[in-house]
Amino acid sequence: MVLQRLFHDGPTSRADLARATGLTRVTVSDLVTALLAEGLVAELGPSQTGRVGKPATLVGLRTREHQVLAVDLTDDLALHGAVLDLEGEIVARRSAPSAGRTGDAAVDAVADLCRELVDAATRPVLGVGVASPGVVDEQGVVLQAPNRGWVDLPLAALLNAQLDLPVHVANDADAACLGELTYGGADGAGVLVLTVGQGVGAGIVVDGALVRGTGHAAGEIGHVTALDERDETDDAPLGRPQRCACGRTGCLETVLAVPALRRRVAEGDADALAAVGRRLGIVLAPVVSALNLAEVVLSGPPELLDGPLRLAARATLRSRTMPVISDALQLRMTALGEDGALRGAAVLVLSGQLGVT
Amino acid sequence: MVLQRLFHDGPTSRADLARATGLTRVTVSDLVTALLAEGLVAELGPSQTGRVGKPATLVGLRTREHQVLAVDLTDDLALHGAVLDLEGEIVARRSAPSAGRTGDAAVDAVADLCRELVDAATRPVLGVGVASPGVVDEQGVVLQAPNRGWVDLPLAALLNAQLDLPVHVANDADAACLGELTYGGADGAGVLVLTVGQGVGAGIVVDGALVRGTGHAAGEIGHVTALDERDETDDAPLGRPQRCACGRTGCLETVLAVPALRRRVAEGDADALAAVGRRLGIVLAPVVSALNLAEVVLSGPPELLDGPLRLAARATLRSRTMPVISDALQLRMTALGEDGALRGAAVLVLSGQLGVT
DNA sequence: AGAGATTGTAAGGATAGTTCACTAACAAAT
DNA sequence: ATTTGTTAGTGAACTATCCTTACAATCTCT
Repeated sequence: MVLQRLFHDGPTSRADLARATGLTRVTVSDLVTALLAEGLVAELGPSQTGRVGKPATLVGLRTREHQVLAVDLTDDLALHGAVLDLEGEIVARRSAPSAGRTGDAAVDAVADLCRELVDAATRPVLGVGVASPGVVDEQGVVLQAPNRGWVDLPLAALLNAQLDLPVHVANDADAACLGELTYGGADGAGVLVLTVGQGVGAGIVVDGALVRGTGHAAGEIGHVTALDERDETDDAPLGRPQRCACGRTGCLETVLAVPALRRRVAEGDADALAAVGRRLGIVLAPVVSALNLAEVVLSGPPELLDGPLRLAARATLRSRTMPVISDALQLRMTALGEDGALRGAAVLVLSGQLGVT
Repeated sequence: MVLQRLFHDGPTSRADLARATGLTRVTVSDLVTALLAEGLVAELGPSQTGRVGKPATLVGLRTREHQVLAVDLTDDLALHGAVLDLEGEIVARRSAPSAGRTGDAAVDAVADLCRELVDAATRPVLGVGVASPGVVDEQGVVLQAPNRGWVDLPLAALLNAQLDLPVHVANDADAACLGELTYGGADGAGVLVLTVGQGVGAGIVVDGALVRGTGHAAGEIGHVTALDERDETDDAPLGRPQRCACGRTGCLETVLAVPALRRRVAEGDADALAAVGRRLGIVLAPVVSALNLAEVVLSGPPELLDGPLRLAARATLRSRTMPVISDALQLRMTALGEDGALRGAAVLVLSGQLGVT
């Protein structure tokens, strides 16, 4: 709790920490003493507020003195990694080609990249966070990741054994959602982060906690039907529903994934982006209503998403939900650009090692 | 934890409790001793399993020796209350007319009904649970309940002051969901209970916890648009989208609420129920996918819901979600009949007073 | 009959919080 | 210059909630 406050509120006095956490000043003093000994926090001198009473000594998290490794496996062609400090600032980047490497070879490629990152780190490393596509459970076991050929692979345990560092693994959309929560200023009461890339995924946080679902497959919203046969006459710009890689027809992914969007833009189809936005709004309206979300955040190429598509989606969401719901809702682009999953992977470590979210 | 195990698994030995909770036998012994002194549990003699070692003495929750009061405010015309034992069995029922009583008068009516229930109880009463329509926060403050004219009314605190008993208040659909979870055998990993009556509401439990949402308005799914203008040609049986009480048009409630369903049945519209089911499936598909739900439970008149409507909804859900999602999903009627909210209100007390869920 | 397993309890200890009482350091009023 | 009231931080003693260790009681199996 103390680290959590220090992380979010910046330097704080022990007395203020006590008020914020509900613990007593005594307990907070003890905890801070322990954290000082660990080197995680430092005293920063007296606060300058000219109030009555003894001036407080500020205590601050040493965010620049510790680092975290993050790896993003979303891209099929390359592994992307970075070293970040606890502020979420990227200190160094490393990449490695990964085309064709699957199974155990892919695990080794990730481990190699991590070793490069360890060398690139300039401060003590708290741990490693990995954002992977596919279905990942709480223990960091990748239950399914078709593009890497992983099934029931204990990725966190394997990397931990190779690197001798704490390793945390999560789904890439879930990581992006955590990143948005911690570094993008999203509202923990209810956020859905929609990642639009080769595929479409979503990470959802409700009441402060990530939604996992029965089979750890929550957020798999890319394969909901978004386009019916009957729509071909109605939403003309979108044409006939397309066959999806999943074998079904008219999935959200067939109109919203980046390749589909690029094709339409290349074909000069001006209204298509707005039409996709309307479809997205129709799909999201029930989710937003059911969960009373505060925010829906879009993550992906802004030239495709942040325009007619987003505006149409927002208008559709407003018109298809009741005011109590839509008034509480914001639909915006991610504040983290392309690094959402990477920053989220770093948050996995902060959360796992320091209890900071 | 000990009460939780005893509640769900029935009589258990101290040693088995220790294994189930992860506590030591010593700690469990101490806790059981305290619970025995409180009268909440009782020793039931030695277990009859002929294994090696000293025979275990079974300890059981005294579920018939304690009672709980539950009040359901869903019905506009009458207040319905009951006394239940901890098994969820209804021991006595009481009702009171409430037509026209709003504001403070409505609160007094509820308190009067509770006093009747106190008199009807034959065992010590642990507390009072209230299921109310409208938006209710965690503290039992009714933020909005249009039909009673309540705004920011601290119902739990008011009743507690009048009755001198612990009082817990929750939204009626949320209560129905908790009831289904505890007494209906629903899967805590992900359930949505859809209550169909004068209006349409939903209670959602994900990863074991009730979803509340930003403005405590989660589950307000009755006013999502389910019928567009363009649908008038497509889903002919439903006709043109109707104006809704909320001021918008084509809300799910305009086709799925009980009055709308009865009208269609009375008009002899054979295909209408299936058409409504299809609309429901379309609305639920994104929610089910996003949350990877294990169950969707329908609560309401079975003669309307448990037939073509449910089957069509199930088929539509299957066809519009990917197999990973739909294979994990079950769509069924409630196991609790009309008493879902009432049993759920009782669960509020068990949860609040004993920590049992 | 003895060995081994299992249940439940007694005694004592570790941990993480609390309350109470104190000193230190300041602002504002006298 | 002094007093008063407020706030910050710490030491000591206490409490709740776990734990470990040790042991008696009672069973099955050989």
